[in-house]
Amino acid sequence: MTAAQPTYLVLADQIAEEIADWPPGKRLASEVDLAERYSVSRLTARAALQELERRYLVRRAKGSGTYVAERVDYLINSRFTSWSEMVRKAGATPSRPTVGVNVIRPSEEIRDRLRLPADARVVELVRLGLVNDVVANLNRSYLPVDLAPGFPDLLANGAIDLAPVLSSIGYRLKRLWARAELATPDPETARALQVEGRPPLWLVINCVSDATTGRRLQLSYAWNRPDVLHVQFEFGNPD
Amino acid sequence: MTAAQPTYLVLADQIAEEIADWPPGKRLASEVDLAERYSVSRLTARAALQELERRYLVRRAKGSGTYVAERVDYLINSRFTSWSEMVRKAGATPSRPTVGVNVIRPSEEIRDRLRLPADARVVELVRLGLVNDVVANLNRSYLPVDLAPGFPDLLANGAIDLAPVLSSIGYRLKRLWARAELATPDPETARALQVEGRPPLWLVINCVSDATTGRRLQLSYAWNRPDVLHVQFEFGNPD
DNA sequence: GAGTGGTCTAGACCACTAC
DNA sequence: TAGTGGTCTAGACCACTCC
Repeated sequence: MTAAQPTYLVLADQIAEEIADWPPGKRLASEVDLAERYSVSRLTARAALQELERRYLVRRAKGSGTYVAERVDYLINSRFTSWSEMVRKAGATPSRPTVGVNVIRPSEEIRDRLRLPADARVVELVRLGLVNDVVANLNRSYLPVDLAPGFPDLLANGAIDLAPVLSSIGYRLKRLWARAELATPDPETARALQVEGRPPLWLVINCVSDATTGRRLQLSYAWNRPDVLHVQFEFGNPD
Repeated sequence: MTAAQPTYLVLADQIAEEIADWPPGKRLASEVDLAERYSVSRLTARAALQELERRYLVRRAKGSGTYVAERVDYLINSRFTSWSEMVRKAGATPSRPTVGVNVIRPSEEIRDRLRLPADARVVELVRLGLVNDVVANLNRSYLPVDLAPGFPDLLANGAIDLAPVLSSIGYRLKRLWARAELATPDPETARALQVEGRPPLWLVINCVSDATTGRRLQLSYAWNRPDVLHVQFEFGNPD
């Protein structure tokens, strides 16, 4: 009746069941140990662990071990949520190091979406998003340079989140448009997010406006690791 | 400077470049051929092809070969689009076989979302979605039995799409609420979608109402294969 | 230095597809 | 029947982490 399952999938299911109620971060037995315990080759034990990694149930660290995954819910809807707010709400510890701040000439797409004239300049703000010191997000944001007097300086002063900066200037943030898809990252992005190869990642493109005036404030391209962030995209009211 | 790449990733990039402008469906060289051509073991050639499969660039068929992937864009936004409409728009051939029609007692979640009384019954409609004869979607829809006189019979009469049936009754369909996430399918769903193991699939939960009266018409749970469907989730106006 | 996951080899058998 | 991808073995070396 039931199709015969390959050994490594049976083993994966067994291990999955065993670790189901383990706390996040707990270390699993090593490949060699599992191979011995279940009388299979190391490669078969390894394939089982890789299957669990594919299901986002475990995280594997070179030279260290295999650990029960800690995943954070990331709900994207019409309400704008900052990185630190989102991570904290999930009970984890966020950090948001800035990788670079530059004033550049925007691409045509950025100019169109932000409603900027041909000669406009924008601030490019590149930040990483970390969950419990694990890299999970790479965000490239583009903002008009003239949002407020001395605006780029505010950013350079080590602001942790963008939302408070914009709020302090007097804007009320609103998600105007967003698009999410599973995409293959370019090699540079894959390196920044410390993923091997170029596995599919969430790409979320996001346009934020001021709720009062409708002015477009920010366009951002965010790459997210699905093994760390459980991204959910929602619209309408669930009520 | 650049970190040393493992052989199989270098090989994957080489092959990716080579097949970049190949037509969808074209067959690649076999694992053994590739191993010989690049002087690596079969397992290394295999790992390279698996990496390309992970990137959704190729499709692999047991006993047959490895083929350039044909992927269909599936844009989910506030406008309701039927399966066949969506697939046809992408230039592919849809089909939508019905796997089962039952009248059942709904779960509490279904009752809540459809605003049904405790004693209500719903029609459960299970359908597959195929793109060019490849299974890509499994849809479980739940509809109040009393949408119209003789409504369940209309379904049983081999209707291809649900939208025309509901439209012919006089409803104007509107996507009221939707949520999409990457999730691990239960074994039954994985089997129905013919995927090995239980790789992450798109789960789209969807509530459709009548635009005129606001009546809730349908709640559906759709599992989608990301290797066949390039799902994009959008809200707001891109304009 | 011991242990871990990452890569790679050579070889084998199997189930499946296509002819 | 020949060729393909899927699975599995035993063994090896490496880079990395942790102590």
